[in-house]
Amino acid sequence: MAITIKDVAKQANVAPSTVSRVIANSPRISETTKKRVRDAMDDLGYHPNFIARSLASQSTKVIGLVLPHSSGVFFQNPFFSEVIQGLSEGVHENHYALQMTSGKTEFDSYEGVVQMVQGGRVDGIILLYSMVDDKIISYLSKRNFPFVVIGKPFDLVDKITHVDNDNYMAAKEATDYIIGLGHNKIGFIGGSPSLTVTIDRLQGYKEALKASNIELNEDYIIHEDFLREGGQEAVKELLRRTIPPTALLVTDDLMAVGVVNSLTEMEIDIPNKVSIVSFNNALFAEMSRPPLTSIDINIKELGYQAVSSLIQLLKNENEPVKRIIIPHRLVIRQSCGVAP
Amino acid sequence: MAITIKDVAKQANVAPSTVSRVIANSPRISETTKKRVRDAMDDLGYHPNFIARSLASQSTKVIGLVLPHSSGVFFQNPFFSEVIQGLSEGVHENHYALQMTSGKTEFDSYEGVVQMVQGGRVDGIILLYSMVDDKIISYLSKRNFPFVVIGKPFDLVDKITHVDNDNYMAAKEATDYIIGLGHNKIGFIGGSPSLTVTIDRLQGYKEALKASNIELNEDYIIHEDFLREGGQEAVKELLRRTIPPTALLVTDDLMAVGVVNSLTEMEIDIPNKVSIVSFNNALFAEMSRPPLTSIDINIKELGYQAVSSLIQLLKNENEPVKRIIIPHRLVIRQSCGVAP
DNA sequence: TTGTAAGCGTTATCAT
DNA sequence: ATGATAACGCTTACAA
Repeated sequence: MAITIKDVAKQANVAPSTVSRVIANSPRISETTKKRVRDAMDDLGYHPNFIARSLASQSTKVIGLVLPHSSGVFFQNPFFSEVIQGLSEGVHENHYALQMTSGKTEFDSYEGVVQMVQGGRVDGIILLYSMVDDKIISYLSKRNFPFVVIGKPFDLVDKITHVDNDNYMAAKEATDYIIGLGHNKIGFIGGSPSLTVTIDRLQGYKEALKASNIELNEDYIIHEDFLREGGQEAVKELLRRTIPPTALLVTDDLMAVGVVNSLTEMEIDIPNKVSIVSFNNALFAEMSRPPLTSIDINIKELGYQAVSSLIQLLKNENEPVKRIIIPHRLVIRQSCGVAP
Repeated sequence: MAITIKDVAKQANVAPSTVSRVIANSPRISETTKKRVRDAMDDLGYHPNFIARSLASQSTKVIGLVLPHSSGVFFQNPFFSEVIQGLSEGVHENHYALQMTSGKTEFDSYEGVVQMVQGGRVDGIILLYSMVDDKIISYLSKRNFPFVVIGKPFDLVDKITHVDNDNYMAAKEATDYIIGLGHNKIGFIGGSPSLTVTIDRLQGYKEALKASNIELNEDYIIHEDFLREGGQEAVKELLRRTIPPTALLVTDDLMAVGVVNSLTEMEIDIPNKVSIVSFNNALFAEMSRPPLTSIDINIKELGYQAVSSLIQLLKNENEPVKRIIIPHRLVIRQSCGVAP
């Protein structure tokens, strides 16, 4: 059995509670005893038991992470690594630990969250996605359990702290950029329509068209998985239209890579025949031939800020609900040209 | 306060210990009381408190993950997502949770591990890397704490359960393949020489040369970070040699992408002027222009098997030390040609 | 400033 | 087959 607080107490000739106070660096302990206790701790190689501490203090210093339930897809997207990087950094700075839960089905994920929450495993939760009608969000809200979502919650937007980009504006700007090049037959290739990020970007796209008096063509809108295969499927579909689009707004780099693959295979020139703007500005965008014009959404920062705001929430009982918007920027490369 | 075992006990008219036994599905409880207790649990919406359970049973059902301390670099490599995917799957199947620890410096990581271990946060640990002279490995070995490493430990190979590829053979096969195309000026671009994976692959490379009576040229061997930038640096260096190599063995796809970038920039034709074989077979390899011949090492399986063997270790006090080798395979694409 | 003792919610060892 | 009760290692009133 490991060294406990009692062993230290005995060695330092004090009560266990005194040792506990020294650990917490309570000001009500004299410097001399503090020193004696600390020496004893070093001497014995004492390390506090987190589990016992958690049980007594009802706080674990662990943050739970909820991945989308189709995590297979999610893992393949560079988005994953990047958020984790930001999360990991934030968590480390604040001396918290990170615990993951995945799950194949929605129910699976839900169960995982319930275990984390009711099992007392975590102090707070970060959702790495946000979709309409989400059971997990309802559950957490109902229980009043501290959580923040990365992205925009579909319901209760003003009741849930979240970290997001202004996806509406980002998509509008991207579309405007394409329109500025003279295009008016612009396709939209997005992820699942139940993800709020898709909804917002679609809206921005529509708004841009409207503002430029370009008629919306529902046939130009396609939804697929955030995967390369999704992009491939989508282009094939779009090229079947009587008048195919001359430009594409693709809401994810990995999809865009699929789009580029398909077009290249069919020997359709990018950007001379088809222009592409994509989102996320992953390394893929830069590596693609031609390199993709893409909207950088600062994914790492999304993660970092999510941790920061969750920890604020944890510290401050009645921290106000916050909505944090991470800035985006259009990175122009070589996938867009003037309309043919 | 949440529903506890006592509340359930009261509601079902039994002792708390009985409820505990029902949770553990002890055979020594009659079916009738089991049913009564379970009904009470459902009724009250009871969920066991993991923390309390952990404290009492001295087992957390959590596995700790140790990332290399230069995690910034690590996160950018698709290797990360892929192992995590395998780990996550394994962990989920076995009803364990995954907890991450990063750390900027080696000392940082070490501290994180000590906290996990002595803090009783985790039942076992998986190391996502392996390098020479590793403090963490020494620490875990000394304490006899259950852990497995992904990759090959440098010391105590036959005392530490690990999941690895046969990197020696893989590199040898890759080099043989290049030699078979008539090359005899073959460069080696590897990661940090303190990583065992680099050491093994270098050895395989050397062995292949030797077997074909090709003289080893130390000037053809470069070590850089597992990053695109690393690859870029390395090629530039190699092209400064009086007789530059006509083929390159690059031990990571992301580096290889950097290599391709640099060569393309200098208008050096791949594969006609320089051939490339890389490792890991990430999506990058396929996406690269030209697509890269790469060795698939089945990263996801590395993760999955690591979890499985760790859990075996946890279940069985004296489970024998294991060495699990995940098969690799050469995926031939278009980055290699006959020697000029 | 420090000690005593009662929890925190389980599991596990004795009894019965 | 079930119930009391003592751990598990810590925090935190309440006393002194």
